Amino acid sequence: MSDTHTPSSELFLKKKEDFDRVKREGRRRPTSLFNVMFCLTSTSRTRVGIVVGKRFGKAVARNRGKRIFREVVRKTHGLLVKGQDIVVFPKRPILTCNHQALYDSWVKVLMREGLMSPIKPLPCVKQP
RNA sequence: GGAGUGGGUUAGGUGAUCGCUUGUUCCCGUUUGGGCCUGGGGAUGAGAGGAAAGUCCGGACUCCAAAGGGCAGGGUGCUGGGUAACGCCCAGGCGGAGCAAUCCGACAUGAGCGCCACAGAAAACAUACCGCCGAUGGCAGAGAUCUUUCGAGAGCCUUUGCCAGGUAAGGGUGAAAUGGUGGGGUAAGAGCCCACCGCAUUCAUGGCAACAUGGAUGGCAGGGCAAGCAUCACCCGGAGCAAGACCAAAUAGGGGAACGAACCGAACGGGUUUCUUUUCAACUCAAUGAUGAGGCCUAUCGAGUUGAAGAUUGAAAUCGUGAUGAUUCGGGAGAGGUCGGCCCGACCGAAGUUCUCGGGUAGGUUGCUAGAAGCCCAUGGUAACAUGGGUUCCAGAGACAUGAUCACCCCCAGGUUCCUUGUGAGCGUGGGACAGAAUCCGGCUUAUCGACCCACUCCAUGU
RNA sequence: GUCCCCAUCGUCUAGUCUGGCCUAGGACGCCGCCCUUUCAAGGCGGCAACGCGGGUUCAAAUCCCGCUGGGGACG
Repeated sequence: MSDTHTPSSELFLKKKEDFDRVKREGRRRPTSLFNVMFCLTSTSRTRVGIVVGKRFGKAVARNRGKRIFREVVRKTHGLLVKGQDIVVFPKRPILTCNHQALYDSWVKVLMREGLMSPIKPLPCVKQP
């Protein structure tokens, strides 16, 4: 897929105002592993922000939570509908649950909200 | 072999796939005119810690005017050394714990002030509750003695009670009570005297010193608390990379300059029509069109038709004449506001336009990692460490980079099967700590599954 | 990241500087009893706390050190 060569610097939300806007105007969907909020944007791109607060744990745990989610977002970014800003709030159990379960849960929530094109198994996991 | 003490090293490994940050280097470039930002792909190299943590100390670095002296305030506190510096480290002394290796210790101060609840006689400068004594002195009683005028008297004797008084041994209180043990001594006692121990002063010897050892003298000098105030010695100016330096939009505001009002003088000069030309809008050709991975700015495309608005620093023709004008140049003064009933007077002194200056926000760049650096060797030193030589280059972010999945091996638990029943093999399960650089170093403290190495101590056994 | 501050019953607080009558006081709340026909108000009584671990001291909520948990300032 040659059209997925989005620079990674524009794949994630960076500015504080963007986060605040999503938190203020977005809609919220909780699951047992994470909460997600999203809203429309003026641009044509879709960006994802990950918010891990201090209550999540110490620095190692916070970094790990963000890495796990970045991985998931990278693998699914080509499937996302354009023109959305999405903010994810991971929860504690993410550190112990397995990768496949998280991936399924993520896809399921986004599909139900119509944020993801309905196709495809995992791009990289499990090729025997 | 077991138990233990001190120190050091390490922080699961290998491979595959998909990804992240960054250095070097090579290639790729489009098109509607121009420009900007982020580029894309390949090769190759690097990419968290012993504590990166807590922010408890100490420095480097930067700014604050100089960072020198003093005060205030703070810190440290046996001695000597190491160091850029330290509250750290090394060596030694003293005290304490342990059979020992070894470990622990804010471990300076005969001045002054303050505090020491309750209990106790008394809590810090002296005193005396119970008790003991009552030698000495006084009073009273009894006995004996002597004198006798037989009423009594005397005081040298013995004894009892009370008092003056002596005492700090014993009791009791308390966390703490005016050296301890033994003997002499005494009315009872007491360093009152003696011996040993402790203590103080002083001298000698050893040691750089803390201090140790020995002698002499004194005859108990005097409680605890300075992590209470204080004293003494030494150290510390304050803030911190969000320090600081540079570039610098938009908006508001600030400083400066010019023009600018009335009036005077001079100059210029207006309308209509046609053409030319500029701008805008709509429509047509021509299209939710035009790119290179994305984003942005600007010009638009490029010709025609129609309409509107301008231009005389475009042209021509014609009408017209000194009215008009937000025109230009020169002179010129102060329009306006406040105080004030008004004048005089005093004070302030501009809207607007153009230009410009500096501060500075967003944002960007830098500080930003070659260092009191690591490793090896030699020399000096008991050691901490120092000096010299060689060699290596090893993260640098700003929503914050090391991850995910799989396979095999290693370690640890407990499950099950097999047999050759044990330091056995196989199978599948779960787990592999504490923890993530953010200006950089030296320490300390705290967290931590284990593995390995070195030195030493004690016990047991063998030779 | 750098620099600061705080911690006492369920809640808000006093006491901490200057250690001891602290067995930690007060208010609101909770529980029980009295009063009242009943409820409220009122009266009486009770329960309930020094964040944790060391040290100094005869003695620590208080002084010193180290942790833990909250909160704040700086762009």
